[in-house]
Formats: sequence, C-alpha cells, structure tokens
Amino acid sequence: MNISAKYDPSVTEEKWYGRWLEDGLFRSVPDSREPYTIAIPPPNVTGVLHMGHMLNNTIQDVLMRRARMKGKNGCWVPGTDHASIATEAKVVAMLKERGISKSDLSRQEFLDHAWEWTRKHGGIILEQLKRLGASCDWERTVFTMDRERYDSVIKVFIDLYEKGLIYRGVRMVNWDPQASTALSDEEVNYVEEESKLYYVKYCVAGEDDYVVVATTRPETILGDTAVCANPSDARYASLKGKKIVVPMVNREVPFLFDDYVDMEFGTGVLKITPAHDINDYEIGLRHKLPVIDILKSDGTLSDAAGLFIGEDRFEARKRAVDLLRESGALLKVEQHRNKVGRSERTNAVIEPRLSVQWFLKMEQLAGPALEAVNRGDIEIHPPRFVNVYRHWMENVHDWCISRQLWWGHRIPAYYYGDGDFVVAADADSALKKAREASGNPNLRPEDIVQDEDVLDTWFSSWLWPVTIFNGINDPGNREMKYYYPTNDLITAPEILFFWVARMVVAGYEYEGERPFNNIYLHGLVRDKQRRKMSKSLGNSPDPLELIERYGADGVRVGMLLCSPAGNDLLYDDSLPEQGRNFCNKIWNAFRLVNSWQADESLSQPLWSAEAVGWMEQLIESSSVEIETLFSRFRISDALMALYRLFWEQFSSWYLEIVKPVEGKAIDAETYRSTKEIFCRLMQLIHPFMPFITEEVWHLAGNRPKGDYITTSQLPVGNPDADAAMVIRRFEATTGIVASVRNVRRERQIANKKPLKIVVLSTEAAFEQLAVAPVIARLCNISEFVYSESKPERAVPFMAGNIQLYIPIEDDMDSDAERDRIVKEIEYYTGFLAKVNKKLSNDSFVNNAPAAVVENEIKKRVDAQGKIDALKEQLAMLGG
RNA sequence: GGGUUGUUAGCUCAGUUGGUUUAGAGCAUUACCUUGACAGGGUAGGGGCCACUGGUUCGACUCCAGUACAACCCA
Repeated sequence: MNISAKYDPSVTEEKWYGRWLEDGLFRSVPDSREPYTIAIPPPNVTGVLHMGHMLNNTIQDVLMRRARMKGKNGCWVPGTDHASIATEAKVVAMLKERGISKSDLSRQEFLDHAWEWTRKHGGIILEQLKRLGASCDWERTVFTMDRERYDSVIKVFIDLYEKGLIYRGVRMVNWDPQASTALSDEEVNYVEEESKLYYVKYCVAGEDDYVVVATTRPETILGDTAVCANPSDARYASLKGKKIVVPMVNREVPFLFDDYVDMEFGTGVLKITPAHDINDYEIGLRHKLPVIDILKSDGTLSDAAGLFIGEDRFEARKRAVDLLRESGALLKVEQHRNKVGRSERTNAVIEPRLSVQWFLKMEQLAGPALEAVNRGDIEIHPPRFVNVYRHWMENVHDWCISRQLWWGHRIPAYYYGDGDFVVAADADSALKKAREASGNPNLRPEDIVQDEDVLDTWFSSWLWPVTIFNGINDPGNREMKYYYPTNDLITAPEILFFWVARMVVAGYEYEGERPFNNIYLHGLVRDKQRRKMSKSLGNSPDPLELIERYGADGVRVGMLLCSPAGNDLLYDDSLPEQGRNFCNKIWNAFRLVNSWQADESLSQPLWSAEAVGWMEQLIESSSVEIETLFSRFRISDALMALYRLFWEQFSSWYLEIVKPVEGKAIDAETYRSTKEIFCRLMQLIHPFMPFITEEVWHLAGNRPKGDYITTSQLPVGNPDADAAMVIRRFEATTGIVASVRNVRRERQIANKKPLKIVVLSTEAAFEQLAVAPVIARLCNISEFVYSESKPERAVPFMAGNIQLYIPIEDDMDSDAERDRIVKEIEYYTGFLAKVNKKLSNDSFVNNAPAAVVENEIKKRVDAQGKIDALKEQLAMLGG
C-alpha cells in the first residue's frame, strides 16, 4: 500500500461523513441502552457559521462521540431558532433593496417574504456543521417556528397567563425608534461616546435665585416634572419645599431630595424626567410624580412636549439648545464622555421609553431553578459560574416578553371593546371567550383584534429541551420519557441568564424536572489582542476556509487545545496549524507501522516485550485519567493528555524501540500488539479527530462492512496492579537513555559506535531501576558490566542513585561534562540547604506529621549521596 | 455605582483538602541534526521573587485581609 507522506484531509472527510450518514450512525431511537442526549444551542436560522459555533459544536461532538463509544444511545438534536429581530431586520433590508417598504405590506405579505427568506437561507448553517463532522441526528432537525414548536409556545403562553404569571404593564423599556420596537437589555450595546454636557439655569419660583442642572439631553427638559438633590447636600438644603420653574415651558415643579443623586456629578442637581430615564422613573414612583411622555414611537416629539412637536429628537435637541441660549438659561457647554445605548441591530440610539408590554413574573418561577443548582441537581462547569447564576436568580426581574415585530410567535391575546382582552389559542375560541367575558353574545369575529406583537425569541428557545421532543403538545410521550432530561448543555456564559437559566425555569415548570444535568460554559473566541471576533473588525477567519486549509480534524484540535473551561479562546492560525501537524504525525506513524513486514518465525526481542508491556499499561492508566478529566469537563486537558500520549510516548519512545532495522522484518507478536495499540489510541482520539481516526481504522485492518470506529466500543481503562511500577521503570529507562545521548554529544561519539556501560551496582539492583535491553537498543550499547569498583578512564553519570560509567579511550578532559556536574552539585547543594534548614527547625520537627519529617530526612540522605557521588565524578574528570 | 472572577515562563493555561526531591504543560524561542514514517520532523537546552503588602502556620503558589491592575455581568 503506497500512502502519501502528507495527510490530505479533504478526501477522507467527505468520504466518511457520507458513509456515516448513509449507514445512519448518528440516528437515535429509544432502545434499551442508556440515552445520552444533547440539545444543540440553536443558531439563528439565517446565520452563518462563525468561530463561536465551531468551538461550541466541536465540544458537543466530542462529548457525543465519546458517549456513543461508551455504549450510550447518543442523540444530538439539531435545529435553529427564528431570531425575530435579526431575521426581521434582514428581511426588511432585502425588501428595501427590492424597493419595498415594510409599511406597504400587510402582516401576511410580510410573513410570506420572511418565510421565503428563511427557506432560502435557513439551514445553511446546519450544512456547514456537517463539514466540521458534527454527529447530529439530522432526521430530528427542528425549528422554533415550525408547527409543533409554534403551538407549544402559544400553549405555554396561555398556560402561564391563566396561572396569573403573565401580565400587561407599563414599563420603561429600551426603545429603538428606528425599528419601532422595544429591545431587551441584552440587545442594547453601551458604547462610550463623545457628547456634550449642557448646564442649564432653573429659576426658583417667585425668587431671583436659581439652581444649575447639568444634562446631556436638553430636549427632555420638556418632560421634567421635578428637580432633585441629595438630602445630605448642604448647598441645596434651603430649597426644601420650594418650587422650581422648568425652562422653555415654564412649568412649576417641586424641588425634591433623593439619595440617588450623586453630589459629585455636574452641579449635584438632577432634573427628573420620569418618562425618559429609568432612574428618573423610579424616583418618580417614589415621589409620586406625574409622567410627561414627550416622545412618539418613531422618535419625534409628541403633543405633550408642548414645543417642537413632530420634530425628530435630535433636531429637537438642537432647537432646545438654541432656545435656551437665546433666553439666557444656558450657562455653559462641556465636552463629556458618556455611555450611550445603541441597538445591536439598527445601531439607533436607544430611548428609554414608557410603553405597554407583556411581562412574565419570574420570582416564583425562579425558586425551583435556583434550588436545583444550589442542591447540585444541575452542575455548572466551571463551578465559579454558580455564584453568578445564584446572584441573578436571587435578584430576578420580571421578563419583558413582547416585541413590536411581526416575525415570531404572535401573542395570542385578542382585544374587544375598550382595551379588554382575552387570551386564547385561536380566533374562534377567543371569540367564544370574549362573548362570555363581555356578556355580549353578539360579538362578531371582526369585533376582536389580535395583539400585533410577537414574543421574544427566548420565549420559544427557553422551552427547547422540552419542545424538541414535543413534550408540550404531547406530555409524557415515549421520547420525552426516554431522552429527557438531556445530559449536557454546552454554551457560552454570555447567555447564562437569557437562555440557560430560563430553560431551567421552564424545565421545572413544565416537566417538574431539570432540563439537563450539566451546564458546560466555554469561553468566547477572540483574536490574539483579545478583541471579540466581529464582522466590522474583519478579524474573524472564515471557518470553512480554515477547514479547507487545515482539515476539520486540525481545526477541531486547534479550537480545543487552547480552550480550558470558561476561558476565552485567543484564536491564532498557529492553533489549527498545531492540529494539522498532529494529524500529520498520526498519519506518518501509521505509515511507518503499515510499512512493516511481519515474520512469524522471529521471536520477540526483550526490548519490544518491555515496550509493549509499558505502552499497554500506559494506555490503560491514561484511559482512567482521561475518563476522570471528562467527568470534570476538562476537555482540553484530556486532549492534551492524548496528544502527548500519542506523540511523545507512542511515537517518540515506543515506535523507536520496536521498529525493526531498516529492511528487516518485525516479529509477528510485536507487530500485532503494535497494531492493537495503534487502534486503541485511535479510539481514544476519535471523538476529537473523527475523520483521520476513521480513515486509519479502516486502513489498519480489513474491516467487515459496518465496522466503524465511530460505533466501536471503547474499553474501560483497566491497568494491572503493577502498572504504576512498569511506568516508573520505563521513565527511569528514558532517563538513562537521555544521559547516554548527552555523553555521546558532549564527547562527540557517533551513534554508530557501540559503547559499553559499567554499572556500579549488582545486576539485580540495576534491573529494578531500568531495562538494559531497551537502553542497549536505543543507545547502541554492546555490553553492560556489573562492577563493585569504578573503572579507570570512564565518563560517569547517574541514574537515580546508581552510578554508571562509559569507558572511553580518549582524553578524559571535557569542559562540558565538568560544567554539567558542577551545575548539578550546585543544584543539590541548594536543595540540601533548604532541607537542612527545615530539619534544624525544632518547631518543624516537633509539629509536622512524622511522615513529612521522615520524608525530609530521606531527601537529605538522597541529596547528600548524590553530592558525594558527583564530587567523586568531578575528581575523576580531574576537576 | 453594585456584584463576580482573575493576576503563575515571551504567549495561552494547569497546579484537585497547605508538606510529593528547591513550580508543570503546549506553543513560541535557542543550538545542533539534509538519521530511511514525519523539516508540518528529530535531539538537547534556556526561560518564573507564583501581581504587591501584611497576617495565620513549624511550613503558603495554595488559607485570610488589604492594595494595584484586568476581565465579565447587572444597573
């Protein structure tokens, strides 16, 4: 078999992904096995794959593949969410290009366009996930707006409404005047911007006196209903009970005192505009102030403003400044940096605005979800996020669930008469309910009007682990019973509240059970300067291009190697490069083994027997270690352990020992063991690198049809009782090999020249420490001589406390060697001093546990022995 | 402003109840190697007052307090 010296991922990736799908390896149906379930964090239906998805889905795939190989019935449910704001914005933009404005369309016409868009662009991202190797059960693909999911959301809304948990209320919301919708806090970006701080004179009613108020939004003066200072601010104490005249509109408002006011900021006097600032709103509530709403939904001034009616808010600001200046009320203007909220989607400046919205009461619902994490029924990894979760849940706010959009689940509330409404699944039952509620049996279908708004996208995705198995429409169905609760949820900390915590809430409310056992939070992918990856910065590589360049396996390894749980991943091309290099290492190691000719008539050399035993025990104990790492979600550590196991232990040590001399055959026993070891390593690595391992799995043997590494079973690590001893013995061996190589280099002795080693010890003692055949094989040693006295002209070195010598013919003088020994003596002398200091401390000897003291004494003896031997060696070198 | 979490090698990070032969890994770096699986490689090295200051202790990277800096979340 002729195999290329470089691994080419493109061919194998396409081939194996196709076969896996053809043979239905990712398909899951309930059976007698234990399930292992993951619900994908649904990406936006119109989204494209970015680096964050790569990391997120690689982790899920690793867990899923490993679970399958451990005998579980793995079920990874893929899907997308409808992302109402993002998608609607995209559809609006598309229509604009075609010269159509949203306001020209009926709701239904608009939705037709949106669906068309979704059908065209939706699911691209899922196809891209296949390139990564994601082993989802694609037959289960779901969407938050498909029939089952849509109905579930409406059902839940009605249910919560009937339980009294959903209400309509007037609240200060983040208003995007451009999109004409309320935004949730998480959809608002606060950015530092250069703005102006205006100092405005407010006269005291009936007096010549005045106070100065600093504001960044002078147009909101029109909505002022009070002026306020800190109660402990002596400067303004005399104004207690007085009235203040609001400039421009000459309205008299009270002068109040409230702790909220920061004495340091501006002049220490705050104007209160309850309709247009969240803090002012709360102060307004405390002091029962009237609310004057000066803005309309499109950002122009309302009649209530009294001035600049119909002007845009920024135009009104300019005119307000002019007017204030003319009247002499404007004292000065300062440059000022402050944080301005902008819409994540439209980038419009957000207006805090009062509006009628739908809310979900959270306090009661949050209880079981908080307890579940406190009790440990749901584990969060890494655990430091438990505090964050707890803090949020203990201070949970009611959730504003309505959005002034069309793309989404339309709120099932129907209005009749003057603001009265009923909540019902459809128009027919709404009419029935409305007739009952109004006592008017003559209400006609056209007398009731459904709410125009849709629900927040999270209000559908919070049900995700339940609705993917249709648990709302068909409670207790077979799949729910089997797959729910799901096992692990893999996501980023930034949506811990918006999504994760709410899923926990919904899980308990609707299933009386947690939605998942573990929450694993990984970091964000950033660039090397720690900047977020973003389109505008252009610092995000195209994931598919990366896969083409480095291979899917290479990219997967690159993503994982550098992403310890919860930490951000600082992306750099060197990461997938490292992954690609690892692929190549595997590939070439395989080429080597594959090139060997096995000969049944040859007996196994001693060195190979030792190496096989060592490697086998190493794999067994590594398997145990890796299992532990996985149970703690230390996924990058598990990968690193395998990386080193394959590269250092297997390739650099094991293969170098067992490989036959060029052109010669290998004994059949070692050959068989090597292939078994190789395949076992491939199995361990497979969850991380599915493609190359599947390829090698098939190349390594004549596999019967259907024998995939993907569905192979991974043995449980089962080290022998003496595994630790075998591994330690081998480590001592490698130490000696390194020493001999050093001597060769320092003395410039060619590898081809055989050397003799004199061991100052009995053979038995030496064998306990190391294995002569392995050393002989790797260092070209012709003979080991066991002696009780040291030889004359010989280079000394040490292994543990055993002294070894390499007899030589040349001059003994070697600076390099002397330097090395002097350095070692220095090291051990320093070490010994530290140990002695401890031991001469009476309180240490009296207070420390006996075992610790004994160990220190042993350290002292060992170090002293070593120093003595090294000094002898130095003398021998004539130093 | 409130909260949470960090600060260990040039970079990214481990370090599990305080004592494990004077702190580990990967990458990067240095020297040497056109050695037959692999230069996408091999061999051998260098590199750290564990942020700072106190405290607890026989003993602190580890526990406590404070300081500085950073990040994230909430307002």
